[in-house]
Amino acid sequence: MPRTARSADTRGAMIEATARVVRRDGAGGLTLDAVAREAGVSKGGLLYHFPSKDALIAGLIDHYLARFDTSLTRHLDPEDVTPGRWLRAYIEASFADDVVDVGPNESVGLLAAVAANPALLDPIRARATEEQARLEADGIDPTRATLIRLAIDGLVFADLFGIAAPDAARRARLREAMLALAREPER
Amino acid sequence: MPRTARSADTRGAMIEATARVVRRDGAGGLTLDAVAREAGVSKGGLLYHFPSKDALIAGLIDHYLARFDTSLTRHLDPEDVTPGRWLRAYIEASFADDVVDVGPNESVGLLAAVAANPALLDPIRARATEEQARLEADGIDPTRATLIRLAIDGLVFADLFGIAAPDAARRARLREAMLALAREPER
DNA sequence: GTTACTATACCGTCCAGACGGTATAAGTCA
DNA sequence: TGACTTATACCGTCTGGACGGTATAGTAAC
Repeated sequence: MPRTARSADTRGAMIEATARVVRRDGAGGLTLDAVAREAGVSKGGLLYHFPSKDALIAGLIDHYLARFDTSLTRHLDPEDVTPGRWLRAYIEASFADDVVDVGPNESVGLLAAVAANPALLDPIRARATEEQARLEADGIDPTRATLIRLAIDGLVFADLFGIAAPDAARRARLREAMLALAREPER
Repeated sequence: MPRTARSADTRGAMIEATARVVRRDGAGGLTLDAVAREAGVSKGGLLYHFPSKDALIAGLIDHYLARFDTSLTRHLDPEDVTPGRWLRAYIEASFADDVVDVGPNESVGLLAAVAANPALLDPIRARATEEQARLEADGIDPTRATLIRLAIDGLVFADLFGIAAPDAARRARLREAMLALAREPER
């Protein structure tokens, strides 16, 4: 019965609805009513699962952070022990169709957080600092590694705001160029 | 007299106050009252110059877009006719202390726009598309040029949100690396 | 007298969160 | 097996406050 209580993943649906709302209406358009409507639940029901708007955004961020994490692990080649292996996994994970692309990713959470409560960015900050440290210990020139990471961030940024976002063809070539830079020996 | 009417640049002060508010309180903290307080004017005075919140944000975006434009022109070496000259100017302009740095730049306008009204992003979108076109006609590999642009965007992004923002030393090395990539011959 | 404001008051709307209620499922005891 | 209780998963409404925008009366320089 569709209307019965059994909903193992109502929370997930609410988070996805949140991401859709932010993408469609902008960060300012993120209201509890809008999310409830989008998710097809009542406001009360939404607040049952997420006791506050902040909690909802935090859940959104957690969700996509965890998602990227699994993607990263999946792309980390355990056989590969050459310098830059971690950076290459990072690139591959970012270009996997569920991260750097039209699909939602943690950047919508970032957006929502900035509009609602900048303190919600902390988990993202912590994660990025970790990633940066790993990047710098990856055996290749840290400056070049950082440059690649920043380019990926820039791509996410471009997608998110629709600001000169590269098309699929250039995107593919960007990926190649990044991987090449992540393989090239020290100069 | 400080309190007298003659303020050729009250508008400018209001725009700067707006940027400060966004940086301090996040995009959601941008209210007309907050800007008026920050600028040391009354709400009426603020609305005298900017008839609506949207107008204020549009003004903010215009301001920093124009600023970047002059910076770009200043860094364009008229003697230089080698491939990548425009890209190098772009890099230099971005790293000039008034753009990619702790100081406010057009990205705060971007932030404010996303929270208030995504349509306000249009001028930025148009500008970015122009820049991208010029980049691709700059004589060097378009993919590499795009990669550099994205890395710069990523740096702005990192600064804006305080997400693994590189320190001054790495920033300097990043600039060097970008310039090197913008000089290097086609492979 | 026009420009550039200050100061204050006000209106309508939107929104977060609280609250009270409801329906179903799962024990728990007899 | 049925009667009672509790937990879960919601629904729908209400309220208080914030915010955008309007209005108005006054001030001060040029």
